[in-house]
Amino acid sequence: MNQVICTVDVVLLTLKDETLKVALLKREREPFKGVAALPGGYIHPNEDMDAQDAALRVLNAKTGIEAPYLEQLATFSGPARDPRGWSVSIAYYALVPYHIIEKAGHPDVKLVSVDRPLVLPFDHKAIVETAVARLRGKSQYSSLPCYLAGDTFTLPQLQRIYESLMGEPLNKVSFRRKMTEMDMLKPIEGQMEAAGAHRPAQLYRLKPEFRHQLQLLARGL
Amino acid sequence: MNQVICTVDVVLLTLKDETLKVALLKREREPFKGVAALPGGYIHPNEDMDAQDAALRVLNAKTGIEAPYLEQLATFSGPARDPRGWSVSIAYYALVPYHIIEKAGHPDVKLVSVDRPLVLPFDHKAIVETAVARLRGKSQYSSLPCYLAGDTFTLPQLQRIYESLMGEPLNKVSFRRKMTEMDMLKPIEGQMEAAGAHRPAQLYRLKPEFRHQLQLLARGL
DNA sequence: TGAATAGTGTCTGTAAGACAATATTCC
DNA sequence: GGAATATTGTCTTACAGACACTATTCA
Repeated sequence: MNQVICTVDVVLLTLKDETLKVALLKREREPFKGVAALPGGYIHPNEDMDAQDAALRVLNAKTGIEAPYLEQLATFSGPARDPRGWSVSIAYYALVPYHIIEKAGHPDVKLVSVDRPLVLPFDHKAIVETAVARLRGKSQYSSLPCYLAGDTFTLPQLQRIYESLMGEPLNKVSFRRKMTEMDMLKPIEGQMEAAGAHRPAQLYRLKPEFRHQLQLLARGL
Repeated sequence: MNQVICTVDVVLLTLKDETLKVALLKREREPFKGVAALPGGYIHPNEDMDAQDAALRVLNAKTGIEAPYLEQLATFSGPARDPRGWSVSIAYYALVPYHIIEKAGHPDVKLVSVDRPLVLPFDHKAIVETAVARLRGKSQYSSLPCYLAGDTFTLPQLQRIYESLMGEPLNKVSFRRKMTEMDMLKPIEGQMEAAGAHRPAQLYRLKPEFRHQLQLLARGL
């Protein structure tokens, strides 16, 4: 009576060489067997406590990545998006520092720049575009980009991450004022040895309470 | 292999007496027959072109309301939210001026203030809270509240709508500056005759291109 | 004319960006 | 010391809120 295919898809995003990339995998099954697509799969009612749980399971199974920042994006549906029939995909996006993907070292994961034209099966192109727009939009007024940085980072590194996402240079003084205002970073005793012959930068870490909780800015950027 | 119940629910919101209200209906069937809940129902793969289409169909069937502002909210899922089994609800929120609900005149629709404690079946309480938070959040930096106003309205009326949603008085000059900056209102020749012994206010209408497209503010409010 | 609300002009304080000075490292 | 980048201080500009003045209606 209600034959709807129910799946989850994950847009795994990372920053490499100042470029935002999405992780694609060659599909192991029909439809579109062998074609690069978003990691996704059926919800397993017997093991998943909810769709987010399913997304985490699918992502871990296909890429080896655990406990990323993961947030629901939107749900895509309709009779034509999947050749198997009327389907629903609850889409999530995950943010991970590049070295985590490298370390997981899954050989089938391909990283592709989101700013090149993508050719993807299903409606995965629209899903990726929605995720990128969401990330870039939220970056303007939240701590979201922090999840693309590693465990520890310097303010100049973090500023370059923000700038890569927004696609424009930011005022250094304003950026630092905002980070101070957000009050979510904790300086670490040691210092960055870093890129050579110049003053090293202070290392910071996200305060624990912001490890999985965004900090928002009242007035943006 | 993939027995997931797939439904849509609609949080229909309106403003009456400066108070945000949600529309509830007595359920006609089990589970929770006779209990007030959000309008919702199964996706009908044979007639619905996507979940939004299903939400519009369900809303119209149960309340008689057509073509409201409707936006996807989030998807709720899990084994326990519906006693029938593992389920997915793709939730939408709709904004309608109160007189539209009044005119539709569906006898079973009850309007309840969202700021009173709600007791609702399923996880409808969480869905309503998510919708209210989304509306209030977006109101701070977008034209979203305009959809709670009628076809034509004055700036003082619109300001009262914004103030009701945000729960705090707004600066009149700033508010008008922002509305001008958004450039989405068109003055109408006639004027408000209005509340009696004082200068009448200019009537405005949303420019057609913003009839279903939000206008965003770079710096909020 | 007085009461009431609409609409506008202007001043002030705050916050964002520009600029530049100082700090610290390695060579 | 010189080069390079981090960090901080300060000035300028833009914008948001406060206040008050004018405008228009009805009684």
